Amino acid sequence: MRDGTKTKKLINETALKLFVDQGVTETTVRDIAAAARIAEGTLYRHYAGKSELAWELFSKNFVDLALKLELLQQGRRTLKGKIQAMVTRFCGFFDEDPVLFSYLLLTQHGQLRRLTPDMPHPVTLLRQVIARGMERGEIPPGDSNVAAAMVLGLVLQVAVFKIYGTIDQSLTSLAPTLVDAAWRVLRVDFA
Amino acid sequence: MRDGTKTKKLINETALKLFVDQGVTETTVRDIAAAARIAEGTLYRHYAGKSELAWELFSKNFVDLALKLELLQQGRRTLKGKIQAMVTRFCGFFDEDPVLFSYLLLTQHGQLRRLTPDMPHPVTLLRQVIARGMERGEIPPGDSNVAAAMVLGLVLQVAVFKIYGTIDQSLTSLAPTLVDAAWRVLRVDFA
DNA sequence: TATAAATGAGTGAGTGTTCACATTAGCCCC
DNA sequence: GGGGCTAATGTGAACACTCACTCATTTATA
Repeated sequence: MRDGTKTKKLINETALKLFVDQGVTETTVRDIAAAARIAEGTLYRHYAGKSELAWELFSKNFVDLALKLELLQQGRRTLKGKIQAMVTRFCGFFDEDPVLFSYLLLTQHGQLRRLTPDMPHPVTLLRQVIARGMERGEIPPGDSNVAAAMVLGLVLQVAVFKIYGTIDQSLTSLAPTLVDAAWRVLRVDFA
Repeated sequence: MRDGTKTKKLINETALKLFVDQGVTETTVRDIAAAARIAEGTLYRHYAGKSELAWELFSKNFVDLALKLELLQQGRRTLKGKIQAMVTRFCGFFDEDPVLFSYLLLTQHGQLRRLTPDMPHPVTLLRQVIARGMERGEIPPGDSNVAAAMVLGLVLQVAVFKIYGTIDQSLTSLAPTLVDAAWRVLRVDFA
């Protein structure tokens, strides 16, 4: 029997790049096939269709990110340590694979509704970590959703600026600044 | 002669709602026409096409927002005052027309590249205001783009959570918290 | 009655998907 | 070790369908 693993990988990489450059809808199956130098039909050996491809590309990596951050968070005891570890690692992931993270960031609104509540979710994780920190009195109590949103936005918008080229430096080099900012935000009293 | 102004307004409102609910690409001209109870051809009397409609809906409101914030900012002398006024007003705008702001937020990535550098831009404005504050020594000097990204993300992600229903409270009620958080972030030393 | 606005069936280009056929590689036996 | 056997993989022309857009005609208003 033949092994199609490499082809699937090729499809993934090619599609990811095109999805980021042109958008999912604007990328045709023909585009992907041409760029990957395979036949259109080949894509359907590996995926039920284009939207399944886009979905798997999103969900697998999104869940994977959540699992990695969860593990990391468990290794720290204080909220400050958890935040520091998660933010720094996020920056590292981003710098290692900017295309992937561009995809996750720019397509999230289109795909998020397909996520089921039982799937590991980076945002849920962040909220829970912050909520625990509030319970333990490490930071002032308040709405953990608002706190999570602020910390998340802080980091993600910098990533978006990086994608757009507005910011030159690597996210990793900005990690200490982001951690510092996040921590200051978390010490705000929520009404 | 007949007056088509009301029809155009109807198209705008209907399309905006559908664009937010289903996404621009997923919304067909038929959808818009059916929802507005007009013929498909009518849309083309007011817009060159669907993408022009989506673009005008975005750009006009985006530029309009920038102009309003610019005016507001000019009315304050200190950076703190400017930030407070702009953030608070943004929250107000959002609460007044959540559908419009959902549209601006969720479609920005698809439309931003069509914005020319000469068009008033809320993000550019924020960056300039912060840069000036740094020059005047109101906050520690640093990369104004990074600072702008953090403040922007802080506010926008809370708005996104509001759109998703993760947060219940009005943005206006959260404005003081957001201003407080933004100000703390701006006092971070940037590497 | 003149002029702009509204209509909606029709059009054609573009797109996701299929499927009959071709190709490849692992496996076994002579 | 080489030649058939088999099943998975790859191919791409053809298909069915969607959708933005057109235009000859009708409707409304000043």
